[in-house]
Amino acid sequence: MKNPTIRDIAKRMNLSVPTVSKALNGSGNLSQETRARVHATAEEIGYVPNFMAAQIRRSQSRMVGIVVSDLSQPFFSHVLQACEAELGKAGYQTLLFNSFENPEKEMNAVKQLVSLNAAGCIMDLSQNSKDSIPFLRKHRMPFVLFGRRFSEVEDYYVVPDNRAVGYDATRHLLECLPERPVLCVNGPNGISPTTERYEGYVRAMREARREVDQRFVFHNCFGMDDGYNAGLMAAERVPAPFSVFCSTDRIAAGFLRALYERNLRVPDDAAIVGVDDIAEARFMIPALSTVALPKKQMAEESACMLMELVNGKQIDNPRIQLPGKLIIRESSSFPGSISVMREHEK
Amino acid sequence: MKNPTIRDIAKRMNLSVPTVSKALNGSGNLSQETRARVHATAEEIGYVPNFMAAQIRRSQSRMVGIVVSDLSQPFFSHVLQACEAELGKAGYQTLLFNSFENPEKEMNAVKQLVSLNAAGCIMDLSQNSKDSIPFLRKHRMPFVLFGRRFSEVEDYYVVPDNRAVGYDATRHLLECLPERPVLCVNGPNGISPTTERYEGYVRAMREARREVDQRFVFHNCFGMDDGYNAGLMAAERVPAPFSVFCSTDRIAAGFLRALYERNLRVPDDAAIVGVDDIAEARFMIPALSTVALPKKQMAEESACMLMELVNGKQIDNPRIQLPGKLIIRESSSFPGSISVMREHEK
DNA sequence: CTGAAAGCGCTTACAG
DNA sequence: CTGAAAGCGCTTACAG
Repeated sequence: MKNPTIRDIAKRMNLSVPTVSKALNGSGNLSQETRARVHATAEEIGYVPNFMAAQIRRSQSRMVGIVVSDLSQPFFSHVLQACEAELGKAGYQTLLFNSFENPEKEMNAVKQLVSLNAAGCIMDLSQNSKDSIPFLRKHRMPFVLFGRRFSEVEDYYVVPDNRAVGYDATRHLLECLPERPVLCVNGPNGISPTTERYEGYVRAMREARREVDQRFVFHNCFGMDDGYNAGLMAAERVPAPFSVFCSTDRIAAGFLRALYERNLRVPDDAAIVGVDDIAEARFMIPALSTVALPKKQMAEESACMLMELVNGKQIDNPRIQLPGKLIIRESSSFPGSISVMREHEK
Repeated sequence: MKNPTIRDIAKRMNLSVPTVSKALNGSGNLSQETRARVHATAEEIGYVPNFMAAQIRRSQSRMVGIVVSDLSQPFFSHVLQACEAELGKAGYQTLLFNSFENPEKEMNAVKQLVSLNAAGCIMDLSQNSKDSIPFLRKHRMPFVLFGRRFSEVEDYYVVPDNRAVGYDATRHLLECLPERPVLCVNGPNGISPTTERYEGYVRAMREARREVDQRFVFHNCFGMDDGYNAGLMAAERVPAPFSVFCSTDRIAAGFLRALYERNLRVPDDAAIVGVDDIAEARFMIPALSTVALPKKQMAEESACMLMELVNGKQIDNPRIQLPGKLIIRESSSFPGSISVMREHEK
C-alpha cells in the first residue's frame, strides 16, 4: 500500500497524467470543471504530492540549509527559529546542521547540501574551515554568512556591528563610572565577533585616554564556565571597585556568579555589561545591562538575502551590518545616578 | 553549467550508466579496476551524487522530521541538537519544523513531511492537535512522541517520569523544611508534563498529610514572565517563610527575580526548586535546585526508537519513561543543614 | 481543452 | 564482468 500518485488519480478518472498534473498545479489551460473534479478526487483518496519527484524534474529544490556552530546557544536557537519562519513563508524547507565548530562536520554538511541539491545555505562558519567556501563556490550554491565574517570572504554576510557593540558597552562604563578601571572578558579566539568587540573596547579606552592593561583582559572565553573562572581571577587580582565588559551575556552570567561567591556587590564593587540580551538577562540578579543584538532582524535579512541570491536577483547591499542597542539595567547603574536612564524609566 | 551526473562520468569513460552507478555504490559485480577508475574520474570532475534522485528511485528517503513546539526553549534546542547528531550517525538528515503550539502549523509540518516522503518523525505535539496523528497513521509514517504524551496515543513515546519529578522535588522541600507551606507554580495547561508534575506534587503533599491549598497553586505559567508574576503575587499573599516547587527552571528564574525585588531572601524566606537543569541553573544567584531531565538520553532513545520503527524492527519498549535526578543547590538548602547534601560536596 | 512523448538523475532486475 | 531496458513520480514542451 503506497501513497497514491497522480497516476492513480488519472486512472480513476480516465484522464491522462499530464492533465492531472496541470490541474493540481494550476498550470496550463484546463476547464474549470476538470480542475475541480481532479481536486475533489485528490482530496478523496488522500493524495499528497511528492515534492522530491517534482523537485528532481524541475532540477531545483526548495530546501535551504542552515549550518550553525552550536544550536544550544540561545543566540542561534532564536535565530534559527526566525530563519525557519522566514524561509517557510517563501516556501522553503529548512535543513539543519550542527557543526560544533568542527571544519570536517561543516564540510560534511555542505556536501550533503549539494547532494540534496539545496537552493542555498546560511552558515556561521568556524574560522578555520577553509574548504567549505570554495566547495560551495564550485558548485554554485548561494550562501550567506551569518553572525561572523571573514577577511577573505567579501560577500555575502549579515552581522551585528560588533565594533560598535564593544565600543558602546565600554563607553557606557567609562562615562558612568569614570573612576574605575574597565576589564574585558573576551569571547572565543578566531571569530570576527570576538575580534571586533575587542577592537571596540580598545577604541573606547583610547578615546578616554585609558591604557589597555593586558592583565585586565581575559581572552578566549566560551561560555558561563569561562566567565565564572574569569570572575574568580578578577576578584582575586583586581581591587574593587572595577567595571567589566563581557563579550556575551553568558560570560557575564558566569562572571556575576563568581562575584557573588566572592562577596563582591554588583554594581557597587563591580559594574558589568554583557552582549546579546538573552531572555534571562533582565531576570538576572542583578538584572544584566547588555547590548541587545537584533537577532530577529538579522535572521530576516539573511533569509531575505539568500532568497534574492537564489532567485538570481541583484543584491543592493551584500554586506549588512546591523546596530546593537545598549540596554542599561541594574548591573551597571545606580538608582540615583543621573547620567543613566534605567530601562523601566524610559 | 550544471553539476556533473553519473551520465557525464559514463560518457567520459565510455561506460554505461548502470556500470558507473554500481561502481559508485559498491553494488553488483565489477572489476576492481573499473571501480577504481570510476571513483577516480568522479573525484576528478567533482561529481556529487544526487540524493533526491536516488531516493525517489528507491522510493524511500533518508530524512526525518522533528516538529518542536518552541525551539527557543533551551530544553528543545538541546534535544534537537542531540537528535540531529544521533540521526546523522544513521545517515538521516534532520528536517526542522517549529509549530509554536499551533495545530495548523503542526498539520502543515506533517503534510510537508509526507510530501517529502520522510522516513518518520519525532514530535512534541500541542494537546489540541487532533488531526496530525490520524494523518500520519493514514500515510503510514512512523512517529515518536517526545516529552509529552496523550491519553489517546499509546505508542510510541519517550518522556521523563514527570510524576516522579514533581514528587521528588516536593518531597525534598517537605523533608528539608517541614515547617513551611509548599507552593506550586505549574506549567502551561493541557500538556502532560504539567499535569503529571502537578500530580507528583499533590501526591507528595498527601503523603505528608498536607492539604493542597489552591491559593498556593499557580496554574498555566509559560516562562520567566509568568514565573515572575507568580513570584510577585506569592510575596504579597503568602507570609514568609515558604517553599516553592516550580514546574520549570525558567519559571523558577522569574520567581527568583520577583523574590529578589520584594527583598525576600532565598532560601531563608523562600526555598525553591525547578525542573530541567538548564545550563544557567547552577550559575543563578542563588544557584537553583532542580530536577535534572535526561535530555541527551531522551534524544538518543527517541532517535533510536524511530530508527527501529523505520526499519520495521520490533520495539521492545514502546513507552519509555526516564527518571529525572534531583540536584540540590543553594536555593533549597542551608550550609549547615544535615538532611541535605549539597552538590559540590558529593 | 486534453494527451502522447520525453526526461529529471538515479537504480534495479535481467540478459548477455 | 558489462550494458540495454524499464521505472521512481512528476513536469514540460509539443501536437492535436
